[in-house]
Amino acid sequence: MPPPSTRVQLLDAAEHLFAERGFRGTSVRAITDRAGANLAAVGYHFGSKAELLAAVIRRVVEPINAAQNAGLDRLLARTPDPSVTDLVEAFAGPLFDEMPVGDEGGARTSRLIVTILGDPAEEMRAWTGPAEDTIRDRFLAAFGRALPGLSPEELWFRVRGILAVTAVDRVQAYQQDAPSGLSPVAGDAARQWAITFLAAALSAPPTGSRS
Amino acid sequence: MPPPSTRVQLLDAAEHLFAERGFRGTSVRAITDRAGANLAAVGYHFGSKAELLAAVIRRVVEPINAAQNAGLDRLLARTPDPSVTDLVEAFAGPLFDEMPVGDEGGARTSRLIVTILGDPAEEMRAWTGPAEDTIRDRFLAAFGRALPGLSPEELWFRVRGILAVTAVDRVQAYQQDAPSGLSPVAGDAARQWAITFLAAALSAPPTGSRS
DNA sequence: CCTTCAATCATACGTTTGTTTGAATCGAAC
DNA sequence: GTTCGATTCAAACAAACGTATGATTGAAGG
Repeated sequence: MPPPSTRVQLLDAAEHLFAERGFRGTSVRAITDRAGANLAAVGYHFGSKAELLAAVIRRVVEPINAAQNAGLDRLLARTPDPSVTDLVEAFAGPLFDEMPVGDEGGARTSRLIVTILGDPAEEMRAWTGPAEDTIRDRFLAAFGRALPGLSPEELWFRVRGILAVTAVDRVQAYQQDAPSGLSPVAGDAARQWAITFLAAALSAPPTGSRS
Repeated sequence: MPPPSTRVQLLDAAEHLFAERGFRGTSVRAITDRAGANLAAVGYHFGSKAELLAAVIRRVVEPINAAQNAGLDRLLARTPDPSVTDLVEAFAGPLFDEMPVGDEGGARTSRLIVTILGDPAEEMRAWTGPAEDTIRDRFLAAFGRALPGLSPEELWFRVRGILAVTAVDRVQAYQQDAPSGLSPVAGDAARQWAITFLAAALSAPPTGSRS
């Protein structure tokens, strides 16, 4: 059952437009026009605009989830207690690597992710499945072993920081005006900076502890 | 010219609704209904929905900007080269402290900020003035002195990380499902965690350096 | 009492929105 | 050559949208 071309062209068009203008800022007509399809195609293939969004998100998130899981598997096969830096690399790396080709440094996809995470609308959080929870729990457990003495709450705070930094920073890097004289960041440079930044942040001593 | 009550009630209502549903997800009618005002009141007092948004943002951002500037002044009056932790505190602290009362730990206002930062729409970036650039440049310079050896690009990356962590983390803390068994973060605990997290992250050795 | 002016009001306009409908089209199976 | 299921199509739908208009209010000033 090879998916008919119209289906993936709708997904491609929607992914571009949702990233560029947000969910509410993108009309079904704009999507079908860009895809060269009929207006009713969205209803036929996906049921509604919201379900089209869910399909778009799933297509973007699935390879990231898979790479995060595989990376953690690889790490745990080598040693039961990986270092913080290795864990950060396994978690944040796919957020840079698993981006569709043609997406300038992942900026467009990152913007899509931020649009999703930041949008308060209900439709935006309907896509999460058990896969996300599993990955989160696995990494939380591994980080917990690597960072003893950290309360579960503060650990959770720090792990959330990883997503915040990787996603938001890339978006801002491309859309917000940088100080004059700064060239736009190269994709792989940002990747290294993020790992450095986050490994140090995760490794900070627990907040309560005295120097 | 004490502002007539309708004006501030529109600002209050719009601030709530923009944070909860985003700019495009909030209708002018919803704002005027919540404010107990007439539909035409937005056009009369602000000109358009977009200008109302700008007014809302300015009202939220101005005390934050002022506190950041004042904090940096206080720091520089004491020593010409403040520590990284002090700078982080001066920059990130107001993002926690300068939140309107009644806003649960600043979650609503943070969500508004993220909604603004993440929204690709043009209207969302029309409000920035010279004040934001000035603060950014002042802190960049101070961080640059405290962190010699860091390239301007990586420094800029790290400073942007401050905003990403403080804003996004708080939003996620309240809207995303936490792992079971974790109680919601207390406001001032998150503040300390963020400072710890960010001070360590900012202080990381430059990415290029060995061991 | 009359004017003045800022504020509020009900109402309407023209678009654009997401979704639905029923007919048309197409290739493959029989 | 006909039937059939899967697509695509033009068209229409009601609802919601931002904005503009002109009348109405109500207190202040002369």
